[in-house]
Amino acid sequence: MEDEKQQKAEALLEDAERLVIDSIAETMDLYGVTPSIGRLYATMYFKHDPLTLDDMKNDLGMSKPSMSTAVRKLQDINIVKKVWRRGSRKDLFMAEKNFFQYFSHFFGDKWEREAKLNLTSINDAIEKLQEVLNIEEIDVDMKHRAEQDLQQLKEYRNYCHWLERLVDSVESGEIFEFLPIEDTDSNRDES
Amino acid sequence: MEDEKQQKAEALLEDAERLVIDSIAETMDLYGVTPSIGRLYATMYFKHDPLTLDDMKNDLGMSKPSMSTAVRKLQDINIVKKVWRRGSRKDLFMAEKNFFQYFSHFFGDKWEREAKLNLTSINDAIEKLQEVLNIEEIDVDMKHRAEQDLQQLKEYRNYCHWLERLVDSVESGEIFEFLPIEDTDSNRDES
DNA sequence: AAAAACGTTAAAAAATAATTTAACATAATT
DNA sequence: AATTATGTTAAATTATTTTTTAACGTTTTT
Repeated sequence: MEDEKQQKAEALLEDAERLVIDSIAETMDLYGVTPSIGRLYATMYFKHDPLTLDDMKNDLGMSKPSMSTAVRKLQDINIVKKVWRRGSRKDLFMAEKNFFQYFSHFFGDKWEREAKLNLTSINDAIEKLQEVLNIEEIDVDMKHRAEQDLQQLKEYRNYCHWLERLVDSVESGEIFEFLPIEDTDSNRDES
Repeated sequence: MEDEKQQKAEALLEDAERLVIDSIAETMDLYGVTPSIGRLYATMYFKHDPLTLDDMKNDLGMSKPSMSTAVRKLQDINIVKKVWRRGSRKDLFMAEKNFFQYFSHFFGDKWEREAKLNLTSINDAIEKLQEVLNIEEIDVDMKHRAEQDLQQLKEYRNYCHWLERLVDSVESGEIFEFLPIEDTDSNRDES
């Protein structure tokens, strides 16, 4: 009797975890991670103790080098941290479970890279176009093209600057004043 | 003499365009498109008249089926539109040059998919976990694990709801009240 | 009505990326 | 000091994705 309930509970719990693991793994591709790496993160998400490479190997049924590179990738995008526990000589890893932190790091890095890289080339290009327009007696079609390019690039530059300000507000947490984090569960005893 | 200036101007203009084309192509991978498709968009960005598939084929030196599928992908993520011009029986395409629109569509779709998919599984899982916790005389370790999972999932749900609100504010344009689009060029005659 | 133009789909080829096995380097244990 | 454990790198393999060539169905022109 007792045992029967235990088994039912365990089945339910594992169902619940598997459900979420599958959907995390499915959506993680949006974060530039391969399905396997996504699944590794999703699996780690439900571990309440740190994992070794061998644990991961067993959980996912993959080779240790794969786990080694996968976990490094996850560290790179700041959603897994190496932790230390006395007594274990193996490396231990723990999933970052705060998705807001994850979000900030991930898009912060992405957008910053995009803005920086493009601003450099945009500014160089704008300079060149202004040089073109300073040349006297230039062909009317070319002048027109240069003017159109210039106008477009200035708009693009505005976008890049906007992206930079977005990154700032995400990294400083300012954005959470505009869009506060609400606790959906808090009205649970009002029903 | 005249001609010399013309050639210099043309070289400068093409340098300017190439510079930006390369950096757009390089950063487009962040938007989930292949390098070739990124380069196609970047090339179209500097065209002030619509392009046919054959134009693209010539510009990029690729096959027509590649252009056909590439341009469809770009239409899918809303950064290229099919346009109509009387007289041409070929299909004509034009790049969307407003990056803000691009940004909104792209991340709107991404985040919405993520939130929707995960919320479904999170809610199902939460239900199952509550069922587990309702079982009497459950093993203490399992109870603990269920409680931890439940707590985590509720936080995750808050994140998904936050994402949904972010999508709303991006799609409604509300976010631009919080982070206004500034014209960097407007202070050009103050120097 | 036949031929040509156009875009797309299907199959094949080429190029990339992911994964594994094997080899290696370093640190810990015996 | 020798052996074992641990994680990483390198080479080889496998799988996936991208790209092309070939074939197809429509539409337009002749």
